[in-house]
Parts: sequence; C-alpha cells; structure tokens
Amino acid sequence: MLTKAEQTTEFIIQTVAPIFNKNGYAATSLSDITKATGLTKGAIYGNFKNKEELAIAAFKMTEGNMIRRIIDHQSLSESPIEKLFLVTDFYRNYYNYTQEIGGCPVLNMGVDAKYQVPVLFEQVQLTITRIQNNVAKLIDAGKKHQEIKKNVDSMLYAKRLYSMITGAIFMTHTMEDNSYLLETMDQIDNMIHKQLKR
Amino acid sequence: MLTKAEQTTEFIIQTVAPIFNKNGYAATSLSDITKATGLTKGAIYGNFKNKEELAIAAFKMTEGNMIRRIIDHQSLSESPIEKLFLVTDFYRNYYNYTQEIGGCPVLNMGVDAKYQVPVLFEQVQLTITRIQNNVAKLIDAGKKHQEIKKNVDSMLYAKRLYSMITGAIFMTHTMEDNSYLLETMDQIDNMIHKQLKR
DNA sequence: CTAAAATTATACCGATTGGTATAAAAAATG
DNA sequence: CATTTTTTATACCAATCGGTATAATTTTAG
Repeated sequence: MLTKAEQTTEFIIQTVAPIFNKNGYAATSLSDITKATGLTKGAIYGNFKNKEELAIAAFKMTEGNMIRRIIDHQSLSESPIEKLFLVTDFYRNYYNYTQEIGGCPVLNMGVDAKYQVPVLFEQVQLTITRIQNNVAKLIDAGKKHQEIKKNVDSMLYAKRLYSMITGAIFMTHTMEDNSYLLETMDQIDNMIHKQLKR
Repeated sequence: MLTKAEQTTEFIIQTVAPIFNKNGYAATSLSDITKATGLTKGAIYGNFKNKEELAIAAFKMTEGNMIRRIIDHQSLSESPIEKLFLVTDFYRNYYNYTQEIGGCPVLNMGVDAKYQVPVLFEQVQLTITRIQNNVAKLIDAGKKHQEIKKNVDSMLYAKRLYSMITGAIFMTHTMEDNSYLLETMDQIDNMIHKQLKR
C-alpha cells in the first residue's frame, strides 16, 4: 500500500513526464510543473531534490513503461523469430503511442540531454543498450530454436534493427508522416525473412 | 563587396550557429550569444529582430553549407548511381563533420524546435524534403542512364535511404560510436547494389 | 484522539531571462 | 573632409528563472 506521500510523488512524475518529454529539459520551467500539477514549489521540492532529479525520475518512468510494453507484446508468441516480428509490430503503433506521452523519450532526451543533463543522457544510453540486448537475445534464442541462421551476428543485427527503427521514428515525427514508420517495419520484416530466417 | 555591417551579421551567424545547434534554442541565452561573439546586446539586436530570427538564420546557414557539401561531393562522378554511392560516402565522414558544427542540424533542430519554434521546425522539414528530392532525382537519372531498374519507386527509396541515414546519425551521436554510421552506409550500398542496380 | 513527524503553502532570495530606449561611436556618402 | 546615416555600447526594464527558509497544514503512529 502506498502512503499519501508516495502517491503524490508518483502523481508528480506522471503529470510532468510528458511535459519534459515534449518540451525538453531547459524549456520546462518550475512554473510549468506547478501549473500542471496544481501543487506549489514547496511540494515539488519536498518530493524531489531539484529539477534535474525530477526530469530523471520522469524519464525512467516513461522508458520503463515503454520497455515493459515491448516485452509484454513479445509474449504473444513463444517462438523467438515470431517475437522479433512482434517487435516491429509494436513499432507499427508507435506514432500513436508516443503522441500520448509527448514523443519518443529515447529520441527526444537523447538529443535534448546530450549537452545539458549528462546524468539523464547516460540513462538514455542505458535504455538503448537494454532494447538492443533484448533484440540480440531474441536472435540468439532463434538460433537455438533452429529458426535463425547460426552465422548471423546477433548484436550487429540488433543494432541495425534499432538504428533503422529510430530513424523511422524521427522521420515520422518530424515529417508528421506515419508511412516512414510503417514502411521501415515492412523493410525490417523483409530483412528478417531474407537474411535471418533459416 | 560586403559592407562592414554585412560582415558583422555574417560573423554573428557563423559564431552562434554551432551553439544553437549544440544546446538547442531554449538553452541558448542572449548572454551565451554576447559572450561568444564579444558583442553587446545592442549589436545583436541591431542585426536581428530577436533571438528566434537569429536562430533561424543560423540554421539556414548550417544546413545550406551541409547541402552544398553533399551536392559538391556528388560531382566527383558523372554517373547517377555512382553519385548515389557518393552520398553514402559523404555520410561516412559525417560524425567527424558534425562534431565541428555542434551535431547534425536536421536531427537536433528537428527534435528541439518541434514544439518550441514552429518557423524553425518548418525549415527543418524543408531541408529534409530537399535532401530526399536530391536522392530521388539521382535515382530517376539512374533509370534514364540504364543504371537503375525502371520499376523502382524513386521517392520510396529516397525516403528509405534518408530515414536509415538519420537513424544512424542519431545512434552514432547518442552512443558515441561511429560504427552505426559506417555500418549503415555499408548496408545502404548493399541495398543499392541488390535492389536498385540493373 | 493526541502528539510527533512529514508534507505542503507562502513568501521571499539573488540571478538571469529576452528585449529596449538612448547615447556614443563608427561607417558610408556626397 | 564634413555630414548624415548606420551601427554598437550602456544602462535599464519587468518578468521569470531555480531554489530555499519558515510557517501552516496534513498525515502517520502510538
């Protein structure tokens, strides 16, 4: 059971996360935060050491939810290669999903935090590593299950896949055109069929 | 011949462009600008209406130089398909190049300006369109020169190519690992050989 | 239900924000 | 070279920035 205080902390994070994600760290002011939450600075600083700590907590929550969703979606199949197709399937709905949370947290904070909030930037790197490792593990499992060629470089393809996905996310958001994302997922599915599948 | 005033305007743009590119619009203050240029606010506001106009001028200069470089590099060959390979060749040095100018202007400003500086964001969209059109034209020329299959969708491949490139730029900068960029360029070259070439 | 502890609101801090009016300085023009 | 025009520096503006000390309030625990 959550105490009243823990509920407030959680409420602040939930409320503020899409604002940081959308506007970036520098462009999100304490008054934006108090306005959105309906709380005062006293309450905010009672729950977080400073603006940076809040931004980091917000990012961790957002990326945690996102990774949980990717993993959850994979459980729709037992087959490793099918799980791989479920990854691209997840990103087919990503434009829709990210519009609710203020954009792609990895992309936005990767760019925004790089020279502004080093600790937050490291968190972004960690998230990318986690996603890549998840994909690489799926490829390895696919090899064991005789679904994927033994000679493919798992990490190389994991990086390729996520690099292509991130490019499509940027293009879709910047050109406001979902076809980049959809087209790239088709392209990746094709790559899995032609280059990974046994 | 440039007047003294025009020289100053140009000097301000040149000095300030990498700062905006690196830190983003909101995180670049007027005091950053006066400190870097050694000029006072009076001088800045005598040459630009406001901070936004300066940021736009800075981006236009940076992206103009970048596009000029891509096009220039293409003139190393007469063959359209070879020009296509020269595009990937250009991006093989892009990590090095962008570190001098504060990162990739398209990526950084595409993310930064989206919800902060609409006019600047439109400029980013325009730049992307220009690059894509350049690639699409190369593919079309390749068809005419019997180097590229007649049935390939030029615009589709132009978008694919630039989407992959942008993803690699993001990954290389965020993970501080040039292999994403190099590997993606190999992948694109391979795509040109296998899917575009007659 | 009361007392101690934790949380939130208020009021304030100095520093900095983007921007401007005006005066001083420099450049362009005849 | 003198005069007009343009450009730059100075000094200032109100507003906002992130952050804090303290008092009021609410929650927790006995």
